[in-house]
Amino acid sequence: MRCSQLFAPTLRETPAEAEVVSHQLMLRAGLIRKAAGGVYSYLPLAWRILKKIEKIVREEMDAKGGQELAMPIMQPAEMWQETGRWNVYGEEMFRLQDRHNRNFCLGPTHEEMITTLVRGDVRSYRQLPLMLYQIQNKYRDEIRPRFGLMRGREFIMKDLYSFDRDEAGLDESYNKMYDAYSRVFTRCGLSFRAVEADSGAIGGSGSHEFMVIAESGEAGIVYCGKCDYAANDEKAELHPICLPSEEQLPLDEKATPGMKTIAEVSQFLSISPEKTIKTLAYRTDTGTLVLALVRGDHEVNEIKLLNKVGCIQLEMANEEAITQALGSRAGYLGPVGLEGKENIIIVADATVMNMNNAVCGANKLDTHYSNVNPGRDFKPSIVTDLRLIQENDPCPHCGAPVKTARGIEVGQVFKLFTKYSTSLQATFIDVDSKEKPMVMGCYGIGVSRTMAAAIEQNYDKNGIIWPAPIAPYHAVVVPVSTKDEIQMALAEKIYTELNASGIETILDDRNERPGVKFKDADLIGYPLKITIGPKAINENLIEVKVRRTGEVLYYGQAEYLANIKELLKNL
RNA sequence: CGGGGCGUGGCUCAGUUUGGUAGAGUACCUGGCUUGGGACCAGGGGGCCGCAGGUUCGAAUCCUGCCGCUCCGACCA
Repeated sequence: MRCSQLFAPTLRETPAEAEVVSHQLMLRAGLIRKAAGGVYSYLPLAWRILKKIEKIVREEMDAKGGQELAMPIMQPAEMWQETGRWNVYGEEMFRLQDRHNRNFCLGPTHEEMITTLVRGDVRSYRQLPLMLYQIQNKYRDEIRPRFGLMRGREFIMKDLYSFDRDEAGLDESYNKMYDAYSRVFTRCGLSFRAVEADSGAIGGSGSHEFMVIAESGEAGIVYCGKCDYAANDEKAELHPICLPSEEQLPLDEKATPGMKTIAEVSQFLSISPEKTIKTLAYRTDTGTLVLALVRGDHEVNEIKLLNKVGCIQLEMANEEAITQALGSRAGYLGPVGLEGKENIIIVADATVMNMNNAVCGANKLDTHYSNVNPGRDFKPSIVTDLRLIQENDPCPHCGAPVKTARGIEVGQVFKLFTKYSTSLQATFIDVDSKEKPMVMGCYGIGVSRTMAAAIEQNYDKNGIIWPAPIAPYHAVVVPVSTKDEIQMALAEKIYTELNASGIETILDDRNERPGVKFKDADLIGYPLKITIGPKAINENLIEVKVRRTGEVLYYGQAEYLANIKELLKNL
């Protein structure tokens, strides 16, 4: 390919709409253009990158026995109604109707479709296990699409589904996929971590997420420096903290005018935040008020709360709801004296139950209680692990202090068990002649998001730095002056030789000043740049600059090919 | 869903307060010159000023509605 022909319109300035680095650089480097909010065209360079990621994914899926197929993007409502997700999925599902007013959706995922497909044609244990996958567009009408390809409404995903006879088989399939995913992201040249995850709305249990480590990551992860524990912070468990017992003092009411936050209250009363109980009010989708209690210096893990309460949605209660239910305002909430109240659930973190003579809101403006003793002064409906893990909290496996990091979720593996096979009657006849539901797993990789994540992890002030395995081209050949026939002849020769030896190379034959071509090369992020200028001509040396390190190397014309091949192995 | 900001040539933005012939930089085209990190000179094309109504002799500018983009928020008490 020649740059003079290439459709890669680079921008000198960053478009105002782009917030995160990957989005900015993809627009500037001429990789993507927006069609609508969260919907993008992939330009030729981006398409090459995506194809490379897909190729790696295919090879690894196939190596584990996966078989590629293609299912419809447009899916009839009926199968979603059978699993109940037509209603559960909510606003996030793109829905449409045909001319007969029949309902369809654009697939946000394909459990229903694949399970319906398989149940029709798999009858015997002899046909199992089965691993089927596809790579195609998915559609989710995100509340707030943002960050370019990181959170789009249309995105490319690889989704594989496994069907097994029993849980032992599922474990095996799951482990194969876990292994395949590790290989995929390693081959893409990414720094990543597999972490234990909550299984979320898809259902099932047993799940890992594959996180590309990056500052801009939306997910918080924790990992242990001592053992191999790593988890999404939504998932990370915590054991209750043991506290010394104290003599229980009588409950006391304290005036705390204007003191709303834990910091204000504890300072005002000259106590440590660890002696306070924080009360957060949430509302479920059914209108129940949930009061979540954690120690003042702790944070609530909303996922844990959601799972415990067992509702579909949970959001912070607004001022009105709080006043109506408790006659109080945020800042002065507490669990005391609420027993027997209709439509209120009190959920306490286990550590709270070990506290003595604590301070909490009195459900009265400008007032707190002191000497509150859980169990004596209030009895929660649920006591559980509710805390959000923080840096230096003890590892749930070995107790060593955990570290925190940010990650971009690029893949997730789930054990679904028989959730979908049961609701969709995907059964088989086992060796014992009994009819059983297939045991399923599902495994996704965000292909377009992986491209974005690769940029978030690999860039500098000049542009993108592609890991060689997913770079659109391995090398760019830049003749300093296109008008210089000797330079051009050499550039053409090098360009041809590189491509002939399997190194994907682009020739920047544009009649531009060298600075322009260098800037574009850096912006687009080819791993290697080969400059053909007076130096190369006069000294007979091939000059190679490594994008990642800035290192400049010179090779004789006889051995440059071998050297470049060697260089690329480590990029 | 709530709130703020923004919509002017492909991109970045000025002009809107105080209504009066639509601008700059960059990008693009032509010619010249130049060629080791986004040069320079000359000439040129390109805009229903987001859309629809309204006020006015006259609207990018004022008013109303809608649409789009973007950020923040959805109360961590």
